[in-house]
Amino acid sequence: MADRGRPRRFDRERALRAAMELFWEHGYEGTSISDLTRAIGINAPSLYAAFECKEALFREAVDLYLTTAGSATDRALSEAPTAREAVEASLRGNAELYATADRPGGCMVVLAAANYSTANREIRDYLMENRRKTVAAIEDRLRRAQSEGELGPDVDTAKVAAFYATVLHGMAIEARDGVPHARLTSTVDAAMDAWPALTGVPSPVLP
Amino acid sequence: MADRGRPRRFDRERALRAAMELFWEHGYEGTSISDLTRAIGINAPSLYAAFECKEALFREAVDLYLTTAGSATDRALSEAPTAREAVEASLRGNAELYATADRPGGCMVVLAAANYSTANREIRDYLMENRRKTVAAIEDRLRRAQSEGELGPDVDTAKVAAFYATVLHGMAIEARDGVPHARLTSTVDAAMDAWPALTGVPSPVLP
DNA sequence: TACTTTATGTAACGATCACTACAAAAAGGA
DNA sequence: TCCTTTTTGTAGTGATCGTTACATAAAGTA
Repeated sequence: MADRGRPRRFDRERALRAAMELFWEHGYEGTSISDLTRAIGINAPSLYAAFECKEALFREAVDLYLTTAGSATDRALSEAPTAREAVEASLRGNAELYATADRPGGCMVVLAAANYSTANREIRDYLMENRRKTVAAIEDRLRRAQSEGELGPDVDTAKVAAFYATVLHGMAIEARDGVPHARLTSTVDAAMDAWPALTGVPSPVLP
Repeated sequence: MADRGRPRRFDRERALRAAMELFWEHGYEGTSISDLTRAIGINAPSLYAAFECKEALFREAVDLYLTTAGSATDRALSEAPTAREAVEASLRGNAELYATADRPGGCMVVLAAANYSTANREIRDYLMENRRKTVAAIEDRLRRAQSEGELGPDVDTAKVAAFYATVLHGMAIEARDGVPHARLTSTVDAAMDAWPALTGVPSPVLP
């Protein structure tokens, strides 16, 4: 029962990418169905047949964001050999993502539902849950560093994770305001300057 | 020609405060005229007679925010005796504001127009301009500290200002996500830990 | 009291919102 | 060829958006 019936005339993946970029730039409520159908080049019934409803399309677009553009954070946290490098790579990766010219500035998860009418609270909560996951992922990486001996047992991992998550989320606002990539990078430098005081581990000496 | 005609039956200042709180919590597009008239307890024509249109009411509500709740930043920057105390007091004052229970969480200027449909770009730009003014005010305070000898002439004031503004704006997101005041305070502690490395001025020893 | 001025409540305006009923069109299967 | 299945475009649904026309009410002024 796979390929019966009239074939779809548009590329579902391309349509989803277009939806992601519109939601990314204008947010959930700032993007209308007619904005979406115009950008994709289809009519409303085709969109509804492929994606069910606006909210389902938005959630799918967020999931696409998290597995493509927005995947830098999780990748950096899991792959870098030390917690310090993991946090720094995560910040730098997002600075890159937020300020790349061919994309909407800032972070979709931070910006796409900062406004919310009461009717769309669930949309906001979905993104908020993802922001909390980021904080938790940073803290998990710090705890792992404690168990591996990189960080001492007295380091307040929740405090450190909250601080770097705040910088990360703040950078999303700055990028949306047009702050250039070089300035975001210098903010990462500044945030990493706090690392020794936060962890008791001095910065490595540059060669 | 002051008090001719039928007198107004509602308190314009109270109405403006109610509008500020609604816009603060739900944003510009997330707050409808009927939300406003319901909260104030008047009908649409009364609102339009008193405030002209939705956009004018929003701008007036933002101005009220900046001169009341949101005035902590400018006050701290101008009144504190040193740049370090000014920046720290600014962060702590906003942590207080953002996480006070009887108010919407987070910062109106950061959150009220993060989403924007193309029709409301001017609203977003108005708030963005205010965010930039905050960065500029921090940098001005740092430059003053340079001229007064608190900071050396080689301190990168733009970099330091951008960093602390990023923390400030990030804290608005965290507060909206329900992060408690104590956690925001610890993030301020962490941000101030970077001060010596950023300025070359060691932290004062606590008594 | 008559007149002017301003605010009020009712009741709508056209536009847009998310969403869909419906019939024609385009494919595979029998 | 006929039937089933799915997509398509047209044209709408009722609801809500920001905004306003209009008649009436309530005040000061003459």
